[in-house]
Amino acid sequence: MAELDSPEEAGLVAQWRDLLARHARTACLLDRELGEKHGLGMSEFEVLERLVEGCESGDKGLRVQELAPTVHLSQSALSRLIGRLEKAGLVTRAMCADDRRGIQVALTEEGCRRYAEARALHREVLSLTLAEEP
Amino acid sequence: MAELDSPEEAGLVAQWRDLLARHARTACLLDRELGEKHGLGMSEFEVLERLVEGCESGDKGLRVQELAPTVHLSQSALSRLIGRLEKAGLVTRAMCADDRRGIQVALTEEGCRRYAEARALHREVLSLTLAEEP
DNA sequence: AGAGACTACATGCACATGCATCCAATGCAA
DNA sequence: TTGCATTGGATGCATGTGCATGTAGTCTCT
Repeated sequence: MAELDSPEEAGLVAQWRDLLARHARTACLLDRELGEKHGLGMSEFEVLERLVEGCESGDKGLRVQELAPTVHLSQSALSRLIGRLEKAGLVTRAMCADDRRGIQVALTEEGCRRYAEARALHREVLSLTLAEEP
Repeated sequence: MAELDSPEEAGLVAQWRDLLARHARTACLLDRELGEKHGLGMSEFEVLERLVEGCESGDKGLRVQELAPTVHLSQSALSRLIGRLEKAGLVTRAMCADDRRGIQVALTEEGCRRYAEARALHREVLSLTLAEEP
């Protein structure tokens, strides 16, 4: 009926299925745990983490377009996500001085704290779910 | 400010980010390509593929609950996905004879054909996106 | 047989996402 | 300068997803 996969293709498919399984396990558990215990989604946490990393060098915050490529979200999804974080008081949005189209996103004290609180759980989930083989 | 990650934690995070990047790249491209050229989403294709694999042994189709664990979707999402496939004429839903709560999902001719048509592209995308390192 | 617990799947609802589009600010050319 | 294309980000809309629940069929215990 259908042609069979070549060995290379079969390897790719196996690799892809493993990736899908790991991703689903991890993302699902992260979302559930972070959501229940810290009121954060996986992507929200990811964005906070980039902001923390960005803050360590210059403290001005990051531009939305600097964030975008690192979080695998569409520009619109990122915009709304930042909106949610802002409403929750975890980040601030400010106009860029040098380019007034741009938006500087910066962590608030509260945002920094929430990230720090959630981080251990995040690492714990990773060590749980990335270790398993299936 | 925030404590640093231990080396093991840093490794996990790096592994997780790599996984996220690969997943996003691959899933996004698969969805776009399969969608544009074959009218299928990534998950739709995945379900068709399981049905093809299931058909090769016994030709009765698979029960929804046999499909569920293999596609990383909630039961409700899978139910609706099957509904879409059915509406598109790619699968049929039939009551199980032995347990009338259960549903047998079986490929139609058309479903088999669409899967066969899409398969090469699927493999091609995998070989493109899973190979890159970043 | 009958009652109640359980299972398999469907569905109402809320929500996050992507695409297309819109608006404002910038840059570039004449 | 004015005019036009481009860019950064926000928003309307359609869609796919998960959770909670509904409904029908099955199982168990008495």
